[in-house]
Amino acid sequence: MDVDGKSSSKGEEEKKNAVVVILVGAPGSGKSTFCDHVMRVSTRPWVRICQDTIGNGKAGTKTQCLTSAAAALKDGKSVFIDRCNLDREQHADFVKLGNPQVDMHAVVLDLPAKLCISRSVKREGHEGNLQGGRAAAVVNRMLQKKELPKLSEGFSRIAFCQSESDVQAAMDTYSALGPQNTLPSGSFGQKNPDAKVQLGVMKFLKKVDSPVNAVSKGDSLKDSVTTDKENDSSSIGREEVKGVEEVKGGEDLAFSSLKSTSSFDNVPTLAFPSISTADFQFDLEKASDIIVEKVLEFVTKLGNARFVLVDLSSGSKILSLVRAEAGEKNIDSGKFLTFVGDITRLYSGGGLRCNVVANAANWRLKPGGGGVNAAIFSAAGPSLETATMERAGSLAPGKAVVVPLPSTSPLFCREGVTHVIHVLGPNMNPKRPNFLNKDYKKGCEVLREAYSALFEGFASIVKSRKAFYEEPTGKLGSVQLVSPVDFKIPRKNQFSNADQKVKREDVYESDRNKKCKVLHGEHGSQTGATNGIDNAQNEKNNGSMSKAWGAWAQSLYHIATNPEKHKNDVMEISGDIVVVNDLYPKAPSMRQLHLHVISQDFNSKHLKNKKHWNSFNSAFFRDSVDVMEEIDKFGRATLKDEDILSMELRCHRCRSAHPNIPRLKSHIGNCRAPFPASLLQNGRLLFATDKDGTNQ
DNA sequence: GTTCTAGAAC
DNA sequence: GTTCTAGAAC
Repeated sequence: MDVDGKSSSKGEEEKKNAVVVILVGAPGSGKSTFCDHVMRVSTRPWVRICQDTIGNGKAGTKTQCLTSAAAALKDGKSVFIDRCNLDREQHADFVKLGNPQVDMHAVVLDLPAKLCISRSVKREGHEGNLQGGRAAAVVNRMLQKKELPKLSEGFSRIAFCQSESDVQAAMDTYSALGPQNTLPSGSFGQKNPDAKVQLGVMKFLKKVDSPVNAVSKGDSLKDSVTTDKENDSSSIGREEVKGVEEVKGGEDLAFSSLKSTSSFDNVPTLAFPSISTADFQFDLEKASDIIVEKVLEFVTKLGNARFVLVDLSSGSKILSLVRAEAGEKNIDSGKFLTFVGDITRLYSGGGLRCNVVANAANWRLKPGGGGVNAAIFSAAGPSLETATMERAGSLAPGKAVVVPLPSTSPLFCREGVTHVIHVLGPNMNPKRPNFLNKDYKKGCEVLREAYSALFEGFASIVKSRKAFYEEPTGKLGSVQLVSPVDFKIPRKNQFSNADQKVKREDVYESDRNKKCKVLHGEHGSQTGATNGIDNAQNEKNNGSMSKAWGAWAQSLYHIATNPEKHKNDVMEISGDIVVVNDLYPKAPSMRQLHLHVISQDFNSKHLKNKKHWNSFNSAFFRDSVDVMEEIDKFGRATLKDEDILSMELRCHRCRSAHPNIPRLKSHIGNCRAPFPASLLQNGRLLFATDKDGTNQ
């Protein structure tokens, strides 16, 4: 028995305040450190029960632990149960130690797996003899079975620690817990899981594990894309939702439901605010007449293109006027919608993809002021101002200017907006320039002109992209062959206008068609991106392209657009993503954005040369999370020079150098060195169980 | 991207 | 003589 309590002399009186703290966490999560720290500074007598040492310094049984714990409690001591306790069955027997005089607490050290693994791998002299390469396997196996404790199991207090600072705080709490003190009951520190960590990939690997769900209070995993109903309700108010779905031909049809969001992703969509009715104080009824009149005029001209009138406020009068009028005019409700929301967050906030956004601009085309103009310039970042100034220095009332949004703009990356159209409407506000002094004859004329200019600008974008929109794409994004993957990201930022267009289109398309390559033969799987090489595409009408896609580069695209025709390759279709088995170990430079999921065995007869190896085992290969973070932060990801593909061949585990591929392969077949820390960081490796039931 | 193959490396 | 690489061809 492992009795290192500080003192037991004054035991008897403390009986009623004894506490049992079950530490829940994987090896390497810091359970023993936690106990040691608290016991070193606490004034309360503690006993640490450790199954790894309870049998005369060697591993013992759970029964021994229970007996020792009961004895310690009887002796008036508080108890730490330091075994992994990761699943519910494991907690259950210990929870029974609790009684009216003894509080049951759990401290959950729910630290990132990679941290536990790297600590376990590094440590020496671990009591459970768990160290070195074997540790990673054990940690992963345990984490897969992890069930977080709940108050309903009999705990009076549960503290969740998901970072080292959480752990420190919990240690401080218990360290300060004097012999007579008690801690408040309840569950503390439970946070929503950070979904950015390769959740998509985890889903493919069927490895979204219990912590994600168990932790949630039911809404934490809400998709960023809201559901149809949510879109509807945000437009018309919650109580009307049901009615609308049932109404056929009623006045609300003008903005009826946005059925499956994904099916609209291909539809060119213009989101526009009501022009001149806010700060420019234009009469709402006159404005709504003009909006409906102009939409009606253009909606038929523009094929399947869609118009969305957006207003921030759900009680907006202009929206209800327009809705009513559009209903009377029987405008196709699929082509003209009203939408309540932030025009700069239509996709991320409302699940509505709008590739073109209109801005109610000022005549100087400058950021500032308030309302939509300020919001759009702010959301788009400084690149919108630069791009705008390249097109026009100012704008007259009734005019519009189309500005392609640089791919570096957050509005582009996050919302999928490719163009902003600045429009200047008539001004009825005496405090603003070009005041029309109640001249509504002129005012209506200018407003009509403004909407015509706006919709014509939109039409020109639709036309230039017609070939693209009419492609018979499936609703689904992409596909995968076998192995590693790459993101196609423009190599440089300085390109000609023509070039820029090509690249922008490339990125737009990439966004819609995320590809994911999957390799089986699971040992550890790593997700990441290798650099794309090609950055032009086969735009027949664009003579400026620098490089065409070879026929071989199209296969992923074909599968992505018609997954049903490639059932043998497609593993899974999920949302707008298609998962495929990769045919070859190395498939960079395939058309469209795709993500590779690779295993760490690298045991493929197709892996034949230095370029193959270094594509996945050098800085050329980038982790998807890192790339996403970089894009979030800087609007783009940088690429390594391709020179690194001809670097020397080094084992990815032990880093030893090898003269040629056959020798390298024979080495990696035998190398059992632990994975280097760089691979264990940031969740780069996901651990899978193989057929033998072992983890790697 | 892979395959093919000449010639370099061993 | 055989193994392996790297560039051309596809």
